Amino acid sequence: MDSPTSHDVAKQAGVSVATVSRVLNDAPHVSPAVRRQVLRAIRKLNYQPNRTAQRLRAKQSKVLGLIISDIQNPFFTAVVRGIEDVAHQAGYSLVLCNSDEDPDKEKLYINVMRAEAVAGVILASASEAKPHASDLLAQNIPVVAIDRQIKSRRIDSVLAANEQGACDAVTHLINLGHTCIGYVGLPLTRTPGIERLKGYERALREHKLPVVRARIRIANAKQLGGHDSALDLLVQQPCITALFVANNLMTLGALNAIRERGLEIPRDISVVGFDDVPWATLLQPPLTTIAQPTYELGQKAAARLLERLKNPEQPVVHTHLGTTLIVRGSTSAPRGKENSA
Amino acid sequence: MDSPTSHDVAKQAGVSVATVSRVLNDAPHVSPAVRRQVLRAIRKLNYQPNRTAQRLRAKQSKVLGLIISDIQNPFFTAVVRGIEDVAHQAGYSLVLCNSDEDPDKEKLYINVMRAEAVAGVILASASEAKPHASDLLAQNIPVVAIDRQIKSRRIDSVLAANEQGACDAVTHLINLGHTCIGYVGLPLTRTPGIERLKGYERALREHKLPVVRARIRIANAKQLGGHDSALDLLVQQPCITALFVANNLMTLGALNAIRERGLEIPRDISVVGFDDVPWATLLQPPLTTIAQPTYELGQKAAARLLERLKNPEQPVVHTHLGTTLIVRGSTSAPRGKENSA
DNA sequence: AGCGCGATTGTAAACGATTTCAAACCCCTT
DNA sequence: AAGGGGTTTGAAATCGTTTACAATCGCGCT
Repeated sequence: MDSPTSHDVAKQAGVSVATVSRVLNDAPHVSPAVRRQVLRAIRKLNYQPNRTAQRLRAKQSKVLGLIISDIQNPFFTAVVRGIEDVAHQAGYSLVLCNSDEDPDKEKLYINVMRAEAVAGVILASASEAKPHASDLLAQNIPVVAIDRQIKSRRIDSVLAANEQGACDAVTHLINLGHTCIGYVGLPLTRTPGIERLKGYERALREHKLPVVRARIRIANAKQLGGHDSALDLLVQQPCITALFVANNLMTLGALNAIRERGLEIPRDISVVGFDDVPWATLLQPPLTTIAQPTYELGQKAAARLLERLKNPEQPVVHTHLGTTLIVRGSTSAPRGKENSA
Repeated sequence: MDSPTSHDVAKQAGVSVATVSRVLNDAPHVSPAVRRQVLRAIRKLNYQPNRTAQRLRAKQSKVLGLIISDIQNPFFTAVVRGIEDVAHQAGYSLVLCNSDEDPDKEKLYINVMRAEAVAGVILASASEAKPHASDLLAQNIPVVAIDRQIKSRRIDSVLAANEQGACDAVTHLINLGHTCIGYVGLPLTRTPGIERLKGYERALREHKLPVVRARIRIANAKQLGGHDSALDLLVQQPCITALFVANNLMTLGALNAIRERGLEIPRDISVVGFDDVPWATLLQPPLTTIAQPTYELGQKAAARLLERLKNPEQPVVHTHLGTTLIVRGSTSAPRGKENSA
């Protein structure tokens, strides 16, 4: 039992397919009587226009592509939800891909987008440097970068204020009296890694504290990377009284590492994470973090893409959304300085 | 700059479009010389076959639809990842929709799937009762139910062993010596809600304990629902020494409620959750839960759908994946019975 | 040499919608 | 009554593939 086509509807209503199409698209020049007739036939057959055919003919689809690194990361989860809500509002569907930060996989998926002839793509690129995305631009498929910048003059972006957020986190620690602050960070191949490190360094410099390379660890953005880096820092740099961890999954690992070392938070060590999570309040002590407006990030990115689809020639827009320092229980003055803050 | 078409390739290679198509589809009867020629042209033009046209012609697409309630639920997050990995392995893309447990939204999205002419749909239905999914079956679009059964003789399903899991959880509590066990559960409109309650009741009956309706609360599957239900139970039913919470988000809320009441886990009250989460070990005490094989659930569902696409006539298959009781620190013998277990 | 038969290639018709163009029609004016 | 303007309708082309069918080619066999 195949789907009915516009021909079936036309036959049923005793008109031509052209008329059916006109009714469907609210085109003028259809008499009320015929319109009613056609609508009746549509309802009777439970007819749905075939989007594939529409797409082929119209050369534009109501589908957006979405390439992120991993849907299992709660950050992207919220972003995706924001995108989806805006997209569906506007009648667009979403094709989802996980690149796992692998540039080859990303390239593959970009080609999928091309083949699917999506209207536009929202991309959290695995790498700033190699913009496979330009393949898309070359076919007039607009791209919006999310979470990570892409080196291209023609790509809108929607990012969190990473540097400022990181700076806020570290400033908070400095204000509490910490002077030896460790940093567990992301690879420097993508915007968040680059800018959060900058923020860490800026906060130190603004308070005349030295930036000590040995107190900085870079690892992949997973729980294990956070764990190993934190453990290593705690062992190698015993002066450290506070830790800034640049990513939510890494924070999980870092907290485990701290527990393994038998240290107590915040008495022995203060911890600030980046990106809030629903369970931050359940930890003992609850976690101090820099919250990103994740859902809004997604909304804004989708809105930006839809804007650009409507008006392709407008100038490129870069949006930065502010972060919020949420002080909970995992930060306090370092031991012996309880009154200095 | 439009995408090159098979005509462009044909012209470039000095052959007909039919030959290009044959090369593309590894069809027989193409001389090696011509094949090389065509491949060269394809590479030169960076040609990608237009899937829209392929789809229209072939009347089958390499796209799967996925309708879940909410991607922000960590359970679905893992499920989606499992689906996506299997789907992309087989060359399929994924169209994602969030129904928010709203049957109307679900119906809308099912129509989107129909219009998109997806090859098949994986559906976590908002309701067992109203199978909008039959609209899809009527058009020969196969459906696989995930997490929740659908009342239809023709729909494969992939579910967790909800009843057994719940029974294991409650049995664990009973074995520790608890006799007054509260249940914070999901609505009875969907499989997990129905079966987990069954499991709770079965465990009690198997141990000759009464099933007391007043110790059971049903609420929506969000954090707030869990919080309010748990709080209510703690106040109304002071005999309760253990709580079984049927969903991960509700568990979050329940833990908060317990903290608000100033109770200590597990001394004053034991807690078992359903569905493991990465941060379960970070809680103080770490959370005892029933772990579902979420990622495998997704994998199996996708595999099932691909199987059915390959062979539409095979009999319907219902897959149940086992759960695992993970005992951590949030459960112990009730006060005053420390040695009875 | 002529015939026949694969193997190879091309031509043209689908797929289901939109859209251009022209035909048909209505009603009004002169 | 004929012509003209505007509205309504339909026929046919189009989008980029796949595929049934026809045409061509080359080669071996008699």
